[in-house]
Amino acid sequence: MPEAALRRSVAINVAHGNAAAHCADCEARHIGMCDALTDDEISFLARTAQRTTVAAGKVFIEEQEPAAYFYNISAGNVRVFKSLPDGRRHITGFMGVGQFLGLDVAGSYAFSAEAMGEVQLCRFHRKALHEVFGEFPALERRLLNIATHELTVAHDQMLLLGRKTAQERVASFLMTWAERNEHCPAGGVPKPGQKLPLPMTRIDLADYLGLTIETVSRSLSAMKRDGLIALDHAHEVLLLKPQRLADIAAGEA
Amino acid sequence: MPEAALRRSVAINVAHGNAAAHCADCEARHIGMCDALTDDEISFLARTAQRTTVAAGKVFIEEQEPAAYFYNISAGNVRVFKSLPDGRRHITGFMGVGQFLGLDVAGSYAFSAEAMGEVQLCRFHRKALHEVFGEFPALERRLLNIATHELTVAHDQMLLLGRKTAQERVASFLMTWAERNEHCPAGGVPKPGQKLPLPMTRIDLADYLGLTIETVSRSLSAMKRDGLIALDHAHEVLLLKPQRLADIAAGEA
DNA sequence: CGTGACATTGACTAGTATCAACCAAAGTGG
DNA sequence: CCACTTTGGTTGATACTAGTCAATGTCACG
Repeated sequence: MPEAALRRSVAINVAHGNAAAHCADCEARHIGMCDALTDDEISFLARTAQRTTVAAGKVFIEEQEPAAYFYNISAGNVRVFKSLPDGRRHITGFMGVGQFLGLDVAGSYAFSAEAMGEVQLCRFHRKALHEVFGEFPALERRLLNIATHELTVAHDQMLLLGRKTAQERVASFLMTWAERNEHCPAGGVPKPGQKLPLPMTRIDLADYLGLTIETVSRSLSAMKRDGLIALDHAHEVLLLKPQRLADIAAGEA
Repeated sequence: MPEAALRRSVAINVAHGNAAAHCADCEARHIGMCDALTDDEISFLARTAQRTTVAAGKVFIEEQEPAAYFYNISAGNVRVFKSLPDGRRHITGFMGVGQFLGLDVAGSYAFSAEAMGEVQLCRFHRKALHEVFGEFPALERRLLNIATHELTVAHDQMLLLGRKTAQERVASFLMTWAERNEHCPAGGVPKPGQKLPLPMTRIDLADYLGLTIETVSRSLSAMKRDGLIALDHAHEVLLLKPQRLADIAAGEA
């Protein structure tokens, strides 16, 4: 959605006034869950919203904690993850501006969330949100759409984790990440030479793809050796043969 | 939910009259998406519903096909899966009575569905369903709850696929399957000696857990050897040490 | 009783994890 | 301003879990 990107770059400066002004001028205004609402509805919603800033590296949602709040990300990126008692971790997703946190909840949070850099959040009391539903069914409709979309993404990821090889996983990630960063012309493949930033660490990638950092590194090196990508800095790839990458990602022989 | 099980066993005989009668007497009436509706609402909804029977082994939803219908299962079990071009398959879930199909959809189905035995379905035109939403917001609310619950389950499964060992995966499956079959006292662990039917084949289990049939078989054999389960018939286990199984499933050292 | 599908078990292999060394970039402090 | 440390990334050697290939066993069904 290049349109959304445009809008984002326009609405850079976040307001400093009351909450209503915050919501109306929010840089996530046209991307996330507020997209479905009119300005009147926004200002109503704003009464229950609070802006918070979270420092880099801070885990601001802990799995098992009572799920009091619903969050919408207004700036920065967030890792969403689950852990096993011995420390094994799995990242279920990287969430960015306009996306929100707190859907998969049943009383307690079913996941933890950590700020990847400094993050700005818009926070709603879940109880208040339910009251808002009564007034603005459009919001509920919107959340259902988002939830079903996330379900689709989750099922794709299960196929990846259950049945794809290391190379296929990394290729799949590069393709979906390119799409997410709006480098793909309408559902297609990025153009050859497309530059793609990778803000996350190799540990993040490994925990997201069900691999180790070494295997992620080796897979990327193999792609580089095969001329599929260029990799000068660890946090930026050039997609030299995106079509080939897409084929690998899809599991083509 | 033992209450639901009770109701199910009472409402055994499915009506043969008009659609409204079908819905009112449906054995899934109190379990699935219709649970949120009054009898009046049900009869309204029924106008758009069709009953269909699907033969064992039939793939009645194909990934990529236009998603015209929304389904609710009134009898039998369904495998939901995704495939890669070379035949690799991943089962995202086993769906039973009262559950429904067609949530993770964006124009086209994002999954395929196959009848495990003979299956009875209640089918709704998606378009009609959206109209019903306008009349009965309760239905939409209900679907949002179901979608978020499925999201939680999907995220648990991602942790399993990405980070758990073969033994842990099989133990996890046994525990969630026991819970699903209402063999667990309110969120706890099944009682020792609990009998658990496994209607699916080893191939299904392997494709669900991201393993091969041999590894599933070996994991079960190892559990049997260790006295955790008894396994006289391939499609029935006795949970001898459910607490130990639960610990393994949770990834305890 | 024979057939075929499914399951188990064993021997061997392969892909990924583990362990370890090395490297590069970014701080940090004298 | 430059050694020193820290953090993150790459690469190599080796180990191990789970996959592959193959033989055998079991059960349902005609």
